[in-house]
Amino acid sequence: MKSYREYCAVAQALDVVGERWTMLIVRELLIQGPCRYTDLRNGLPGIATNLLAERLREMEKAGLIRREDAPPPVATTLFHLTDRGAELRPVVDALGRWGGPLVTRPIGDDEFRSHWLAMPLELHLSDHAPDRAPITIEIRAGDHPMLVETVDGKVRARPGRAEHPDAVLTGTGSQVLGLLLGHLDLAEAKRRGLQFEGDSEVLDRVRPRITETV
Amino acid sequence: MKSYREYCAVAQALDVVGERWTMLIVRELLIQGPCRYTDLRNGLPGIATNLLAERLREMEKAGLIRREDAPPPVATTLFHLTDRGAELRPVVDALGRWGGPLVTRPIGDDEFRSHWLAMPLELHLSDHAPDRAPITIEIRAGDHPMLVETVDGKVRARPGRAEHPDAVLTGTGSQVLGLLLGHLDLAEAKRRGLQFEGDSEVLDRVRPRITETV
DNA sequence: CAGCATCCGCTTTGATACTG
DNA sequence: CAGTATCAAAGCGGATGCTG
Repeated sequence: MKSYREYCAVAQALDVVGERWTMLIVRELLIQGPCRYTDLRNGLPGIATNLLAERLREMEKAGLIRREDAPPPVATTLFHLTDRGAELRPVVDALGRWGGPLVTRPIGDDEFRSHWLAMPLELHLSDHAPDRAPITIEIRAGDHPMLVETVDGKVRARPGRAEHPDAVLTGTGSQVLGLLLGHLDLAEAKRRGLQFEGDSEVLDRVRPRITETV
Repeated sequence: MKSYREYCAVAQALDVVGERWTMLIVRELLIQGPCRYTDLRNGLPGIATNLLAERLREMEKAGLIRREDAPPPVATTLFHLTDRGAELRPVVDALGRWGGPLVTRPIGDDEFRSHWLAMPLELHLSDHAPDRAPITIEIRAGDHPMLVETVDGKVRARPGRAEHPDAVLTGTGSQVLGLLLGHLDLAEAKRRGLQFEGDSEVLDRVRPRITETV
């Protein structure tokens, strides 16, 4: 991208991360950790493969990412965020908070990847009863199951299945988000097609308290 | 800009504010308040006039700004941020923090407008002696003079001159920023060409304490 | 002057095909 | 798996002109 050539921190930040796709590549690496090229392409539906390659080169030169050859048996290149790249988290978080109200509507024909849930869930949920036994919620939406776990007063989300989850949510991304972020109560979410099994009390334990305008 | 078509708050935020110039228009309106078309164009050196007009239309449709006919004697159109638009401040702040380290180098041939100083100064400075009499620093850098004032434990910057400022800084944008953000001590800043008049103790009163990595 | 619209050359993007 | 090559279409920057 052409530089703005302004002596202003905001403009110079945008010179580095303002180009199309760049912040979304950062998002992918923040959520998923080190990724293969193919993982990135799957997490960025619609990106042209030449553009992904080009952005990765630019981001490496800008010091945002580092490319590392994984040792066997993986034996492939992994793209890592550098420390400087990881410092973009506040920017991604701020964008995610601001964009929150835009994803309260149903999902339409937008693309969806289940790992994208990790960001809003970790941003808006927390464990209101950190002294009780930790809980696990399994989410089945999108391309692969996700686990939501309480740890240390916070909520962590990661891909995976649980042996004995306290609850299982099955539905679309917007149904799951609507229920967990508190826009929909359980009855309404079910009416819209969400399946819920398990202990409904876990919801009140993690959902945002003062209905933040999410 | 073409939509990413992803069901993700970050991507949908970028669908609205990710296009070239948009965040910088928000920056201008956050710093300057309601602006005329001409004010915006002056604060965005390098923007093509057709692009500014197009962005303003898009931003109005997206609910970020509102256009209002100022009453006489001004009698011109003023572009305001809506509440929703003003909620982008955390995004701009996060970008400004991340970009901070990029503007520690000298100014080179980048464009500079003195009102851009307001953002880093209000972001990084604060009044460490809020119980003492408020102070005023006048800054002469760039296109017009700025005032830095302590109020309520915080620091406010705005265009203007002071009758009896506690200090006057004259130099380039990078010299002024270097001194006030604490990368340069007074001696070093002077050696680089900054002129300082007044009480040098005001510096320690407002400069960041634990030299944050700005 | 303030607030645009038009035109034109150039760059960036997106879609697809192909390769070590 | 991890890219490169190609090409049409869209977006951008600069210059200029128009209207109240």
